[in-house]
Amino acid sequence: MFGFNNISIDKKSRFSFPAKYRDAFINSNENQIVITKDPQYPALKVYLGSEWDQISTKLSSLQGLDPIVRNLQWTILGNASVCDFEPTGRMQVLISADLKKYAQIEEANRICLIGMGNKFEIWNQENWEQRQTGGSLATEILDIVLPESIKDMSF
Amino acid sequence: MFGFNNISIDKKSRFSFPAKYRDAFINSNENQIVITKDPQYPALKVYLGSEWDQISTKLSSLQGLDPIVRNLQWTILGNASVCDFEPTGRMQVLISADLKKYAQIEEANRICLIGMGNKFEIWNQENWEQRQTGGSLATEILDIVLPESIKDMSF
DNA sequence: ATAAAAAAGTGTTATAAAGTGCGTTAAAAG
DNA sequence: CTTTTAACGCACTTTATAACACTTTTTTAT
Repeated sequence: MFGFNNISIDKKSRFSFPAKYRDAFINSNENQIVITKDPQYPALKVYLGSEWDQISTKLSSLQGLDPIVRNLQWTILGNASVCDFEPTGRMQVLISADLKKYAQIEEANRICLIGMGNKFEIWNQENWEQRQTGGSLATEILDIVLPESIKDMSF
Repeated sequence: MFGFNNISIDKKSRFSFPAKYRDAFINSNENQIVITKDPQYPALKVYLGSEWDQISTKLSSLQGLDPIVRNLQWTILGNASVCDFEPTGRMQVLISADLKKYAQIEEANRICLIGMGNKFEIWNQENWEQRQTGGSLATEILDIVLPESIKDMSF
């Protein structure tokens, strides 16, 4: 599940996954999708249900007294929105007002959906282009010194 | 699978692999081709399915909180287009509008397909000639300082 | 507290655009 | 001269999206 897609969101804030991913969804037997905030960029992460189970289990078991871990828990777990998902149907998903705001896609009627293998990212088009051409974004959080406990995790 | 080919793209943005590669494709039993962006040059990389599986698995397992890693993931994984591929048929492959733009072959009806052994590259003809004669290109990205985790990878 | 109104969410249909398949012609190779 | 390959054109299929209708939930006013 790879690649760039510029797709529309309708007036009710729904988008549909491109049909080219249908077989992959059906094969992996997924019937849930989880959307949440990206901890570093003004973007959203979209996980398959099974992938989410692993990540959320691991992340919530970590020592929350570490401020960086705590922040990641807040951002990733605390903003997750679980959606029922029909791989055999229209594969439509609703984005909450809150998440739209975070990804700066409040006004937009198009988004960029980026397939990254086992997950997707959702970006506002301008932000994505700026990032791709090397520009940095205002809300970027970069020089994080990662605690050992999450150095081997990939979100 | 080596060598230079100047081939046509049709109105729907498809090209076909030259017939001389047919046996090699059949022997390696490939039924998928993946096209994605070259991270350094305005060109495209074309991988065989099996080769892609290795690269993408490795790359997506790396720590995405590292900005350089994240950038490579975006470029390579986030722009990959997986195409079904029939080595016994016409061996036709579609190039997306987005990838055409990146490789500066939007207007062109011909491209250069360069066989590099286990992968191919796709270039705009002028860019290829300029590169071959030692000229450098405007959009080149050179002085990347690579993190240890990807120093042993070849894309 | 209840009813009415507004908003949010869900589902369906129609139409244009994008993608696919295949036959035909032209060119190149043997 | 025959065979193979490349390029083109057309028809068909699939997909994306906007528009509309309906249901459910939330808000507002009495």
